[in-house]
Amino acid sequence: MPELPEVETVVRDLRAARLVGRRIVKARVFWRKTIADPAPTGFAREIRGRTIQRLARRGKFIVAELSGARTLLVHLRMSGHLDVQPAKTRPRRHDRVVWTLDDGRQLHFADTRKFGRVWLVRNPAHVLGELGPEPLEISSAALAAGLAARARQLKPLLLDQTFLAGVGNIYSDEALWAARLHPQRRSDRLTAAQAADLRRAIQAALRKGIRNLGTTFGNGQTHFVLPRGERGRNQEQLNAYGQTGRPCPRCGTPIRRILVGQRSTHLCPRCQRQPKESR
DNA sequence: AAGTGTCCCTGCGAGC
DNA sequence: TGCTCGCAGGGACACT
Repeated sequence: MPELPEVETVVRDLRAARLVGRRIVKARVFWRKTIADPAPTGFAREIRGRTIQRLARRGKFIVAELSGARTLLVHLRMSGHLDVQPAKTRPRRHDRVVWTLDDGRQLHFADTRKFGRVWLVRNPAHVLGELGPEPLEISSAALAAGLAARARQLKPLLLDQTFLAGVGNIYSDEALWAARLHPQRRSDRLTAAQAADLRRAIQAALRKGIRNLGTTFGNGQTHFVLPRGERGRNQEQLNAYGQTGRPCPRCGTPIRRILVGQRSTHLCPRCQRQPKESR
């Protein structure tokens, strides 16, 4: 499941593939619902001839600035995958959109579960405008103020993209574990020190994910794999996420899995105590 | 305002 | 082996 570190890794990989400066000569859409905006026919027509000028990331969105004041936005959601293929590669089973570049190479958007979305817009704020701050850039004061301004359970709040842009299920569990905070603690009841701990933990978890080239589960068919087909290695270093029943690396208590806001959540019941006043 | 439930999708693992 | 079934999950949306 691509979150901030995985998307950052994809963007860096695409930059390394030297897509910037290439012109898009053709777009083929194999699954219409993948194109969120505009309509699929207009999408193919409007993107043709535009040059990729810059590749960036905002939250979990991949942002490609194109010539002629257009922006291509890609959200991988659950199973989306971008990779660069040689000229004349035939579309594969799960390809939803394929762009052909002026050097013949193709950019493939494959997406097994079809949750991923692609936009071609004049104004990216139309899509990105509601996103909260970048977690790697937010100040301690801003995060503390944001936590205090809401009365939410920590875990759903961290997953709320209008609160912080880019944190998902894996890294929120890892951050809460590192900060020793129960996922259902109320956001407005943290001490200043706990808020500062949480910020450090979020940033450390994300930076570690980026260093490890992301978290890869499964075979890449349903889970994250780098554009060049490599696997990340963060899954080998997780402390809480997916570790149900295994000993907490800090205290040895078995990691427990609970549901919070319909999302599976992993925690150490001893390190991450739920204070009475929070529920 | 915060929380819950439903939907979108498909592959996979469990159970039979 | 081959079947059915339930789960996984980011985000949009309706509803309480």
